[in-house]
Amino acid sequence: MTGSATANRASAKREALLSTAQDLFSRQGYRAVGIDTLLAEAGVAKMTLYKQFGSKEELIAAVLERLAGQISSALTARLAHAAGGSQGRILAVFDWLADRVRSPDFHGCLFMKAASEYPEATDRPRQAAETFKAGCRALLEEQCNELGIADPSRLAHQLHLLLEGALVLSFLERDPRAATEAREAAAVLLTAAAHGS
Amino acid sequence: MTGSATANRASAKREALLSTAQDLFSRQGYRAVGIDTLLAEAGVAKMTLYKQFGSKEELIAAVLERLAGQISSALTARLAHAAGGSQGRILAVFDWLADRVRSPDFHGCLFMKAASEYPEATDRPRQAAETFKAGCRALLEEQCNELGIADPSRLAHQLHLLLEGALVLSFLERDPRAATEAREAAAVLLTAAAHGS
DNA sequence: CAGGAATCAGACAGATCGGTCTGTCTCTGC
DNA sequence: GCAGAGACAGACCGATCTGTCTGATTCCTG
Repeated sequence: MTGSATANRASAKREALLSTAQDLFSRQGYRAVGIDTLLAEAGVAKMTLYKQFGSKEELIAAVLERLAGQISSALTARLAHAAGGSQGRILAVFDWLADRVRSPDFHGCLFMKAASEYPEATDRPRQAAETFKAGCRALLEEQCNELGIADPSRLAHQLHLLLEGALVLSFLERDPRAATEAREAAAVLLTAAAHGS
Repeated sequence: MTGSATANRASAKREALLSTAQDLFSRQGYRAVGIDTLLAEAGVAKMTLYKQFGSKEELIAAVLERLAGQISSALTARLAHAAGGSQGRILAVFDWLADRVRSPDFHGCLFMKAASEYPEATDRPRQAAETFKAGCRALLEEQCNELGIADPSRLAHQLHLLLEGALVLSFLERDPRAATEAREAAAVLLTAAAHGS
């Protein structure tokens, strides 16, 4: 299938490491979780981690890149089935957001936390976070461009503000309603932009 | 003046600790900065810190409470001089935000970072963050209530989303324009709410 | 079954963590 | 000028951190 059996064994351990890391980092933070804790939870030897990733920061970056891929897939799948044209697809993004913050294993945006805990421009986790958020912005702009409005880029930026605000506030207040309020606000901005300004 | 001279000496050290801590935590994160680094930078002995605050987490909470007071003062001063009634006062909040994220020592919202790094409900830094954000929400709702619109609470929540989104994105993208975009979006939401919906 | 790659558990290193404690020095208030 | 309070530097504690290394074991392949 995807290579030899020994390679599968390797990637199974790799996967265990990534998903355990994602869970622990998500609930406790990056610096708060030590390597040993993570290894015990994943049932993986230390050398395996360092063979696969090289360092803790690289592991974090790998977690973020994997998560970015998952989110991207989930999002494009949603957009494919969304009704209502570009406008409907934009609202579908906020529907996805509402689901995400309601998930029991949502404990804030891992990308933002990574940028907070590894704030240097040269830190790999921060770079992964910037790349992902730029992708989000691009996706929103793509949809806004098809709206045929005056300033699609500005609208995309404003929608992005709502999206990030909802992520942050639903985490801090432990209340997923922030996401549905973001959707409502997005709808207001959409119609306002459509009617010209 | 404000007490005996010995008490002033004590509070001078306390202030040095608080402002140095705010600076270091802001730039590097809470867990990334060790006590020893902080003490060396502030020029304060270790025992002074532990006499004044008791623990690192309490110091963090004290930094946040002090910052909350500073922001609250700055904000109410702005609101007092804002023209344009409640609507003008709300936009003045976003003007303040635009100034804040342009400040050279803005490196993301310290409250959000605190909630990220100390996520347990019993952690004092997280509690301080929740208290502050609830105060922000209350301030916005106060202004929205005077607007005489149908659902002032909902508008306040949506404005809060924009505010937090701008804080987060201006940090992550190192681009303060997010705040001015938030102001524009806030204006759109305000007029939409005023015209009924 | 034999050969080899990968993982295992865990010791180990060196640094740093938060926090406690001691003893000296300086400054204040009477 | 003396008693006391507070800050000082720095030793010290046990725990924990990331990362390295070893030697035994497990599992796949041929």
